[in-house]
Amino acid sequence: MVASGTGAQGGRRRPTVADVAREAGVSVATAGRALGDYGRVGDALRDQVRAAAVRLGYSPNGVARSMRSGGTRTIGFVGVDISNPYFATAMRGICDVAREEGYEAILANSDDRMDVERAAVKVFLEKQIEGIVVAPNAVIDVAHLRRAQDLGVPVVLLDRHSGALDADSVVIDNERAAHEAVAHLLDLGHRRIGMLLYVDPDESPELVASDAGRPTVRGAARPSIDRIRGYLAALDEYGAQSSDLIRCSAIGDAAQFEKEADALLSLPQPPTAVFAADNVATQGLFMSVRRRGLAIPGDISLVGFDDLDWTTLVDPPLTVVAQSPMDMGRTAAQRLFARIKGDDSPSERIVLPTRLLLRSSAAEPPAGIRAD
Amino acid sequence: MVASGTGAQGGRRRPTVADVAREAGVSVATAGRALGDYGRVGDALRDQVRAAAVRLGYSPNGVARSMRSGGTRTIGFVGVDISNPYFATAMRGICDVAREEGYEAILANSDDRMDVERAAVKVFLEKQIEGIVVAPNAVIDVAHLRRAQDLGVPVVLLDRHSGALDADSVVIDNERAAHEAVAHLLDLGHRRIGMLLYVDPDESPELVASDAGRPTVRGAARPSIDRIRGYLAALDEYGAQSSDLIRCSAIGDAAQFEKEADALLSLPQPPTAVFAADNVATQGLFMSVRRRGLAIPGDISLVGFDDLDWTTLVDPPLTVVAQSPMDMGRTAAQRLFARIKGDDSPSERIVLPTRLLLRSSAAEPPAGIRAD
DNA sequence: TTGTAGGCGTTATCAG
DNA sequence: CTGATAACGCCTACAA
Repeated sequence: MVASGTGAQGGRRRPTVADVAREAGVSVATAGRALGDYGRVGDALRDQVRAAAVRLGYSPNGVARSMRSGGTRTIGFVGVDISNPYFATAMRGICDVAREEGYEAILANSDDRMDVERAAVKVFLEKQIEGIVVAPNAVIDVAHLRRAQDLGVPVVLLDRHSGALDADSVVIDNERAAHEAVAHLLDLGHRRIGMLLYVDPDESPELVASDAGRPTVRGAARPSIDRIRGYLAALDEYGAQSSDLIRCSAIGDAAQFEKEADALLSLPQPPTAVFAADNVATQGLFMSVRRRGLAIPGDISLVGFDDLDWTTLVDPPLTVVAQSPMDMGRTAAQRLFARIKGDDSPSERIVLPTRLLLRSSAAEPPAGIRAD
Repeated sequence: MVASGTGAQGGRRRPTVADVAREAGVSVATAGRALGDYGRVGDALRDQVRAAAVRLGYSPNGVARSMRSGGTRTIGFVGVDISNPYFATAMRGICDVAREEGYEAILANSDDRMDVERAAVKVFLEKQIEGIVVAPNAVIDVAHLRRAQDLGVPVVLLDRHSGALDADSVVIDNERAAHEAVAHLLDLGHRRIGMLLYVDPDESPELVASDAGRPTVRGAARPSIDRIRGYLAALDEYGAQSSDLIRCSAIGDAAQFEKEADALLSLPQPPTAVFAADNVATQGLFMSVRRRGLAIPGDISLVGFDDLDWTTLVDPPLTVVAQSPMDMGRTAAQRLFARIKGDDSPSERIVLPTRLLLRSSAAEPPAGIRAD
């Protein structure tokens, strides 16, 4: 009973089934049966064993159990950054489903770094987790995920789909979402529309190369690229210019986006509207516009991404593309458990809906500007 | 190679040290030494074993390792709700420290429910985690935490301290923080100051009982109670009235707080300033004030809690009490690892600083109102 | 119904 | 330096 307070040392060996058996005066097998509720045990003995267990403060050893059964009842989630509301909410969805299934969830933050992601997956596999939900930060470099699959550990992709991996994925239609947002601005009469977004540094910056007259994007499908595609497609349909109004940042930080937005708005011919293609970019954009004292939507129209609480608290409330990270997390976890239970149907690409929430930050451009 | 895609079934038995040994033509002992980098192995054999391991795709089994070593290199965090930015950020801090130590973190959400918290701790213990960080939702009912300690698993309390448990805790000085916020409003000249906050339903609602003339709060020290104490103490010092302007909600939901704030502001003699004592209450209060079309700080002054991004994005930016959940998470995890490593010094109550960030939502009350 | 024995994969101990 | 063997705690054939 020394220094049991903080509990660091107090680790007197935990009682085992054998201890309980001895205390109850029965064999380990009987004790095991009585405690684990399997096989047949006489009522008298069962009570006797249970009592002994309580007396000793017995608690089953999950590690030993996992050792025998092969299952750890644990899944892993590799997100980019749990302090980002998108991933925090997705994690909540994942945990909720895991709990329903009697599982726990381990978390790792990749910070969009490939090496960290790989290391996390490796540790998860060593820990014998039974499945992985991952928001992969590269869509090509998936050897570590394939390895998990080869080991019999199902993988579900969240937020990003990968053509290089035969795995379930839960995504939104990024191209369509961006298209809808930009088309909305075009419908309002805007023709110079800026775009602000994050692109992860690990995958080479994508070329917005002019092809047969119309600009296109190269690179594997991933959210940032797809959103640019939707933006370009919309501009193209309306015959609007799309040359140099895209600003990408490799640093996913609001302050950085504020600078990028500043650059955009300082152009000789600044855009009359800007589409921010992720929630951090949206925040940076809003900060920049605010600091410059521009009226929204009087001087400039804004469409943001992600329906975070603050977008309705600011003045005016922002028109945004809304997705549901909670549903995405839940859905990903559900797919994962289906696979864990043995579902071997062909892998699915599950596309959850987005909605353009029309609020008050996008309106017609100032009179006289329209003439491009 | 059948259906290896989604990886559900592909679970062909993972290679073990024995398999590697056989492949390399050595004994398990030698293979183990070569792979685990312990003991002495001849250079030639080591390379031979390593090669065999790569050939077979060997990956160590952490469960078996834990079985022998007793350590799982895993800690648990029981938070209230990971989708709340406070806990998300704290989790980030915990994960970062864990990673530095070569540990992983499991997450459980308690939703402020005692039964869920207890169950989470129980599962964590069965999983043989080596330490627990917990934001306990009851300060008295700590039997489950003491049990962890008795089993030799250190516990660190986050956000709340418990007099009933001899454990490290990482908290802020809630009473002082609230006092500072309210004193600020009093200094500005306010005398009717409302308060809005969450109290968890599990612990009986606390009595604001008039004692020897001055109102006091009963109940064990916990954030909500301490914040009320600070509020009352400040009012008392300035001789301000403090009867009926506190509104508690047992539902930690912005919409609910909006209703509570509405009630407060609909009073025949409404407060000229309101202190919201947690981040959700702050949001609800702001929504209510906004919807009623009141000018801030012209018609009413506001002081909120937690320095969330949105509090600087709204107009006007909110004066808030700031704490640092990231630091709290980091600090809690650091204490935990100190304990895991055997530190048995007396348990500490670590109080991290808060700051009242003076922005623009609190100013002098409207002229003529001052006369109370 | 109850007891005995063996194995899951790793690592440590002991002998050679 | 290398190999055989035991042990962690639980579960489950199999035997009594």
